[in-house]
Amino acid sequence: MQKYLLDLNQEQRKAVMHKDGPLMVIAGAGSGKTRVLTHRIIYLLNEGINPFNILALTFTNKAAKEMRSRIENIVGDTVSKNLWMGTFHSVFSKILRFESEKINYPKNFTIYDTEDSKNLIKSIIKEFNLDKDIYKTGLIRNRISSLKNNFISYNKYIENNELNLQDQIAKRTEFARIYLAYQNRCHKASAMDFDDLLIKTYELLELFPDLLKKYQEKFKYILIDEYQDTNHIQYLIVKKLASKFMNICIVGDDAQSIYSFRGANIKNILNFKNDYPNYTSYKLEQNYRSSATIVEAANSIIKNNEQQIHKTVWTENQKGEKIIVVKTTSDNEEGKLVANTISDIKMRKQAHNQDFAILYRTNAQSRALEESLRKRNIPYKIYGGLSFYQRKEIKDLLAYFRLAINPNDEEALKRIINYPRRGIGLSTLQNLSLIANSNNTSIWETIINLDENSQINKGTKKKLNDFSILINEFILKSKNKDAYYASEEIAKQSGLFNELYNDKSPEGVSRFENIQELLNGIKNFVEHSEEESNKLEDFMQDVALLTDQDTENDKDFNKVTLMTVHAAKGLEFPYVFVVGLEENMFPNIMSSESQDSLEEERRLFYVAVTRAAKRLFLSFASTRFKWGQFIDSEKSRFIDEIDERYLEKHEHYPSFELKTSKKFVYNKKQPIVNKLQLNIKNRKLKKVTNISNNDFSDTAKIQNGMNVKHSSFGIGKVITISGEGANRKATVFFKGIGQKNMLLKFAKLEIIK
DNA sequence: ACCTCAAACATTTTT
DNA sequence: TGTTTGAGGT
Repeated sequence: MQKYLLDLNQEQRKAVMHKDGPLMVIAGAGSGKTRVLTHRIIYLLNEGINPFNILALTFTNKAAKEMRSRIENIVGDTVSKNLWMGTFHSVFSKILRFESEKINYPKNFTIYDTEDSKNLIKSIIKEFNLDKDIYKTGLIRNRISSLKNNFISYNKYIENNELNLQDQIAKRTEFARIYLAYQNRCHKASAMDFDDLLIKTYELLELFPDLLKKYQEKFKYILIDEYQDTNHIQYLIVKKLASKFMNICIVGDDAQSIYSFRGANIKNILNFKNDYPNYTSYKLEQNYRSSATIVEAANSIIKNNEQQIHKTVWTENQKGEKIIVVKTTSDNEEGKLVANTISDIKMRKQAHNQDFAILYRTNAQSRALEESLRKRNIPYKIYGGLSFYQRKEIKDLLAYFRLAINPNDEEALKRIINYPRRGIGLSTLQNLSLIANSNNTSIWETIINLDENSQINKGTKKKLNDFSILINEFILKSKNKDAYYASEEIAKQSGLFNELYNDKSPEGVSRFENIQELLNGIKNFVEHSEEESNKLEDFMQDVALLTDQDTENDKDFNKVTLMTVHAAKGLEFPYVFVVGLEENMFPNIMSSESQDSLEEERRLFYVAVTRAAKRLFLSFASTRFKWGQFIDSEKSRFIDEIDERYLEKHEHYPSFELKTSKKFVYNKKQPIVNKLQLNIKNRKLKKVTNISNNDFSDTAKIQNGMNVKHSSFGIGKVITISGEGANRKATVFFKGIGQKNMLLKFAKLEIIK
C-alpha cells in the first residue's frame, strides 16, 4: 500500500480510494475531513488522473492554499500547480476571465466588493429620491444578494407575488426599480459583484452547451469541501458540471452548517441522495481532535437540534479536564479573566500564544478582549476587522489601479475623481452621473466625450479633461509595463503618494507605510511571475476576493487568535475560549425568532466548542457595555444544554484573583433593571475604570511651557492651557507633527523635566 | 467647493 | 462608544 494511505482509518481509506461515481462523506467535527480530501486528490493523481481534470472547491482561499501545499509535498509542484483549487468565487472568476465576452462582459471586468455594492445602491437610492430610512443600503444589498443566490433575477422577481408582497409590507415599493438599476449600473461599469461571479458562470454554462461540454470534460473529478454551506446557485453550477461524469465527491457535516444567511442550504447535503441515486456514502465519526470531555459535551449540545443526519461522534482520546464555565460581572472582567488565564496557562503548561483562540459571536465583542490582552502584553491577531485590502488608503490606490484596468468602473471613479483634490466636487459628479444615465453610458465615457455637452462649464471641463489625460496615461502604463513599475508611477503621478507623505500624524504615517507595503507586495508579485502575466491586471484579478486570513504574514505567527465563530470554521486550537455566552448575544437576538435560526445558532455553538483540542473555557458577563450603555444580560441557554457532568462552574475562575470588589457581583434577585439601578451601576463601574487611568492630579500639574510626552506623538511643548478639571485642554506642539489640541483627561501626557 | 462641528445614528455572521 | 450625516460658515 502507498505510504500516504497508512495513517488513515478504515472509513477514511474507503472514502479516499473510492474511484468513480458520486461520493458523499459525512464527516463529524475533527474527524479528519480535510485529510480525506487531500489524500483523495493524491490518490486520484497516483491513479494516473491528470491534474488538469481535477477541481477542488473549498470554503476559503486559505484552505485551498493549505491543501495545495500538502499535496505538493507528496506529488511535487509540477503536478500540484495544475490542479484547479479554490473557493467557488475564485475558481469561477477565473473561468469568467476567459469566457466573459460571450455574455457581454469584457475580460477586464471589475469585481465589486460589498462596500462598492453598497455605495452603488446608495447612489441609486439618492438619485431616485427615496427615503433612506426606509431604503437602507445594507438591507437592500442583502435582499438583492439573497435573491441572486437563489437565482431569482429581476424578471423572476417581478413575477413572484410572494416576494413582491414582502416588499409591499415593508413599504419598499420601489425595490424592483432599485434591483433593476443596480444590475444595469453594474453592467455598464463592467463590474460583477460577488453573487454575479456565480450567476454569470451559471448563465454561461446554461447558454452555451459547447462551453458546458468543455468544462464538464475538463473537470472530470469534482471535490467539494464544506458542502453543507453551499447555496442554491452553487448547487446548480456543480450539478451541471458533474452531470456528465458524475465523479463528484462532497465532504461535509450538516451539524456545522452555519451560513444560511448567505443562502447556504442545508438541504443540499440532505438531498444529495436524490440527485445522485447511485451514490456511495461514508460516515467519519471518530474524532481525533478533542478530548473525550469536549466531544461528549458537543454531542450533548447538538442533540437538541431536530434537523440532522444521525451520527455519533466518538473518540479514543483521553477524557481531559472539565470544561470551565465562568460568570463575570462585565465584559471588561471577562476580558481580564481570559487574558489572565492565558498568562497562567502559558506559564504552567508551557503553552505558546498560537495555542490559544478567543471566539465570539460578533466582531464588536473584540474590543474589551483586545484591551485586556494589551494590558497583559499578550500578542494577538484579530480577524474579521478590516482586512488589509479594505483599508481606506489601500482602497484609494486600488481604485486608481482599477480605473487603469477598467475605466468604466464607476465606484472606483467616484472614489478618486476628487482625491487628491482637483476641484471636481459633488455637484459636478452628480451632473456627470445624470448625463451618463440619460445617455446610457458610463461616467468615464461621458468625461471623454465632454465636448458634445454644453451643460458643464469651461473651467470644470478643463479639470475633467486633465483628469482623463491622467487616467489615460495610467491605462497605457498598466498595459505596457510590469505591475510594479505601473503601480509606483500611478501612486506618484496621481498625487496620492505625496498626499500621504505630507501627513505626518501617526495615522498618516501608518497609512503611508501601508501603501508601501502594498507596493512591496506588487514587487514581490512581479518577481514571482512570468513576463506575460506580470501586469497590473494580473495582480488585480482577485484582490477583491482576498480576506484577511489570506493576507496573513510571518509577523502573525506566534499570537493569540481572536475571531468570530464563523471565521473559526475548519480551524483548531489547543485552548479555546468562547466568550459572551449570553441570551440575545449567543444565541443572537436576530436569530431567536424562528426554530430554524435558533438551530443554526446551536450549530454555530457546536462549531465553537469543537474547535478546542485540549481545553475549553466558556464565559458570560452579567453586564455588557453596548451603545455607550451598560446592559444587563443573562446566561445563554446553550450553557444549560451541555450535560452537567462535563462542566465545572465558577463565579470567578480560581486561577487568578479578581481585582474588583464584591459589590459588583451580579445580583440574581433583581434580573430586571430599572433605569435608576442602571445609572448607579454606571457610576460605580465608571469609577473603576478611572482608577486604572492616570488620575487627575497629574493632569492638573501640566502648565504652559512644560515639555511633555505623548504615547504616539512623542515629545512636545505645551503652548496654551484652557478649561478646568475634566475639561482641561492643552495645545501642544510636537516636533515634526505640529500643533495638537487635546483633552488632558484622555491624552495621558507625561511631564518631562 | 470645502471645512468643521454637533447631532443623530447604529450594531450578526461574510465569499 | 465610534461613525456618519447635515447644517452653517468661509
